[in-house]
Amino acid sequence: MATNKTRRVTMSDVARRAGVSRTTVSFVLNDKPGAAIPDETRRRILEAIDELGYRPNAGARALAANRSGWFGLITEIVTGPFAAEVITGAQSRAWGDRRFLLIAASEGDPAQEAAALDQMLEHRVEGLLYATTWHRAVTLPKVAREVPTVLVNCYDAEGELPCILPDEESGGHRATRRLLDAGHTRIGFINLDPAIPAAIGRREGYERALREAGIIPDPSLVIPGWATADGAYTAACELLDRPAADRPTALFCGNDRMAMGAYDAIKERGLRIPHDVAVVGFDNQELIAAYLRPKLTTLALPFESMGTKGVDMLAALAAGQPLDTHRVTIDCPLLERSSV
Amino acid sequence: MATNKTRRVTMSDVARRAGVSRTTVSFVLNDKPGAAIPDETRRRILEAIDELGYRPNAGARALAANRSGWFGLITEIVTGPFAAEVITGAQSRAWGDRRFLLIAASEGDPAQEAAALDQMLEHRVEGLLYATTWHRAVTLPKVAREVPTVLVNCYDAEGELPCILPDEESGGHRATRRLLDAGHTRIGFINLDPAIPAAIGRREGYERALREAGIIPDPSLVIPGWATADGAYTAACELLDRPAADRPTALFCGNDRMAMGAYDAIKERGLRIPHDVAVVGFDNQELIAAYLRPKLTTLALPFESMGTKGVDMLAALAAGQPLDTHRVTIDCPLLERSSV
DNA sequence: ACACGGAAGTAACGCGCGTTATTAAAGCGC
DNA sequence: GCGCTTTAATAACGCGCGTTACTTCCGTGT
Repeated sequence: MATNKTRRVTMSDVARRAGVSRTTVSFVLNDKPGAAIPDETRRRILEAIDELGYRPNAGARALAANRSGWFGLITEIVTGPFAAEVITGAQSRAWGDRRFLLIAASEGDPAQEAAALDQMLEHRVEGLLYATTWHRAVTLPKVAREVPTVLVNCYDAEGELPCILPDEESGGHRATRRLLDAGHTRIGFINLDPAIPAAIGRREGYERALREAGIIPDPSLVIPGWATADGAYTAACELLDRPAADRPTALFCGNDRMAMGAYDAIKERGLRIPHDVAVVGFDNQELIAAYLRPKLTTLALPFESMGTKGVDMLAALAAGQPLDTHRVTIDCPLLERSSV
Repeated sequence: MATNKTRRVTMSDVARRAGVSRTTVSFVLNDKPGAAIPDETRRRILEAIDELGYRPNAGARALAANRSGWFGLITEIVTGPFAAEVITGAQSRAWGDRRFLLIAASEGDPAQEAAALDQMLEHRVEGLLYATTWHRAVTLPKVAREVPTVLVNCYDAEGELPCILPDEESGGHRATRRLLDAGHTRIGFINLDPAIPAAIGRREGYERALREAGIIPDPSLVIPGWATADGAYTAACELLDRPAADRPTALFCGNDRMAMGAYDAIKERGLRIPHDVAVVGFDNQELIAAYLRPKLTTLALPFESMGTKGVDMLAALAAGQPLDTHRVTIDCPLLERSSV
């Protein structure tokens, strides 16, 4: 079978054209310190590179230098806004180090996850980022230990791997504080499944903020709901249908979809947002938060920051430097819109 | 500088362990046709691989075989649901050929796009997928011609490159047809910017469906709106505030965010969805469509299919086969929910 | 006895590049 | 002229693997 591809330009071609040896070209390309290259020679070489349209072969370079330049990123789902943000953050940060990101999705399937890991190791990734869509504990296959690994939005059940997590407690605190500052004293909290870390942390923050404001938390104002619009709708109805004196004037929702359900319950009762009832969401899902009417004030999970921080840590690990902290938490910023 | 990395296992290690030559190991690994390897020898080799935890070096293999195994995928934005779907489709399809996807985002910046392209070419991608977030014409840098390229959700202004596009016309037809089948005869159409391909194609489909049903399209029912919830809200108000005889009983919206705005206008007027006014959206943005109340019936842009089809075409091109069609269109499926 | 043909396996080259050790030339003091 | 240092550049090896051409061994037919 004849290969129809025209042979690519190699470094030897450049060398011949410039009338020097291949080694000299390599020195110029890599700015080899200690190599004395006269400007004239350098110019000739760069000129030859330009004329021939030479492009270094990254694979060959990696092989010779024994540095692949890859970092791997494994997520559960590529679809969905969260993974995309992590990718964005990691990608842009990696670029700065002239590294490339190898991205794969496990789709929640252990077999696929193992396959992805295999591929990554065959490509000699110098580090691995493992990201989940929701904050929880995970257990990685043993092979992941062959290479520096950092967990993003999840933590190691065995507690050995470094991880980066959103600061749920300060998030809950910040959201509640925002509502307190707006004058609300009875704040309903439609929480996520109370067993997961996000729900636990945020509730702690919620209660701390109340206490700091001299308010004793009223457990009846906290309702765990299904993490859907419908679930939150039901929960919101329950809170809003109480006698006026008992009714919350603000709702803190576990995520933006739930806030969406709460909006419906509020509007159905002829109440106005934020005048009669203020709402704060969580997750900052642009498609929801920015297009609800009125636009939703919400907290963002710092996925992009977590991605960049992840690459930061990997870069350190890959360089053999020790980590200062094995468990990094990142704040959830408040995004002001119009629902408070 | 001492390298602290323990040397990885190579094929020679395996060969030594199994008591054969490196060549034989290679033959076994690649199922080389024509090579006669007795079962006993094969077994010894596989055993050695297992015991040593050997993993082929993808980079070295690519170099020797002169086949990188990479396809490149350049998108405008990684964040956002569309790119993610393309990635998912392309990724899963590529996997089948034991290929990996190199993903980069241009972020709308030509410099960044060029940099990404450079990197891809340095990594010797065997093909390039270029995807946009919305259907339109693009012009690629010349370097993209160095390698087989397929456009996804966009087309070449010069008309040279093969492309994959959503079938907007049949989408508009399908949406309208669905509403006709539900008994509606006055169907409002809140369209996108009328200058873009999506708006043009869908309107053609809309009008064809009406004519096929024996209805003469009423231009006053077609309103181009800003592609936002607010814009569509305004447009919907205009349509709904007409005298009852003139008022549409169904709205076909240019995208799901716009449908969201239409919902608000409808609900404000005390009208019920779908009983008084039916709504069909476009784009199937899960976060909106599936969580609106009632859930939105909408058409999906076939991003995932376009991604897989793109890799299909690239694989053919990379293998030197000619393409049957240079311009492929893919249907936009209708997703039934509860708004019709 | 010989040639022969297939089975089993190997030596050796090349892929494109980084890097070390080495050479050749040039400058300098005497 | 001789030694010595700095500058400029190269030959040669290795990274880990695919592949081609070649060798060795053994059974078979005549």
